Amino acid sequence: MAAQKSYSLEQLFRALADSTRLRLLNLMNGREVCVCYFVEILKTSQPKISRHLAYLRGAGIVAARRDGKWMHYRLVPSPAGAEILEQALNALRKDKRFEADRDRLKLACCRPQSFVSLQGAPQPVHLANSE
Amino acid sequence: MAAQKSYSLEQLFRALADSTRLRLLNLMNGREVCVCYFVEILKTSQPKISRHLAYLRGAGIVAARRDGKWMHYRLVPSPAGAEILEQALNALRKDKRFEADRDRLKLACCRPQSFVSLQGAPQPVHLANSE
DNA sequence: CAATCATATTCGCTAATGCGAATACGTCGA
DNA sequence: TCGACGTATTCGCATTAGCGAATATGATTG
Repeated sequence: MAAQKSYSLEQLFRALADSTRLRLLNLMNGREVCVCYFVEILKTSQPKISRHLAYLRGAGIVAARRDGKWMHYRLVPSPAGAEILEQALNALRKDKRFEADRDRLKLACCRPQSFVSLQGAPQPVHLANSE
Repeated sequence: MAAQKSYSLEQLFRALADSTRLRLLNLMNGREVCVCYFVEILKTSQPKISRHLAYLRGAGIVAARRDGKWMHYRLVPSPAGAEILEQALNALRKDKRFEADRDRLKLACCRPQSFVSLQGAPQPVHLANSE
């Protein structure tokens, strides 16, 4: 698994052709985020989140880091086809349909204590090299 | 059919997530092209070409023009989400896997008489506003 | 080492997608 | 008006994708 041979444009677009994955990428833009935050923000089942993260990982778009029992996901710094991906992330940033997710994430970061599922969870952390 | 409601990014990426459609868009970049040229250049069955063109038309990415028994397809000047689409076309232009198609198209335009299926067919024509 | 927590994977199932083959449609020339 | 031609659509099928439910894995805590 996690094949990703000659990195085709087609593969990249296929990875982007799902709203859940777009929402995940949108939240990962500039941050390293714990899975539990995705579950909370997207209000989606944990297996579903996990499967889509595995998909993005297999496509070489994101990378995972284990931290005890928590898993953190971040965008891979500069995969092949980075230009289109960068543009896509930019488009997400401008899109109102994804703005709400970012707002909710910001809120959850400010007041994690008001989210039952986030007690003791590691907060998202900004990444230095956002490129 | 040809719905295309609020034009989502997801829909755009879905339209780009197929190699045949990418090849078609690559050939239409800057030109208006007759269906018979697609069939010749891509060496693919005519129904398959036609179906993918219908898909792109339904997604609002390309438009068709009838000219007698011939149908010409071109990129829609400025659909929503145009920036990502522009970037995608740019990426196609740089990609070697799609270069061969453009070369074959150029060859077919120079010497249409050497392609049996293109006898009497209207040649692709460059578009003024390539944006 | 057992229980618990966070996350990942597997298992059917359903829906969507892409395809070749056949056929329909629209236009033109004889 | 009848073929012939270019293109579009339909049909049936095989493959794939996405999902919820259940279960497995890996790490922490008592």
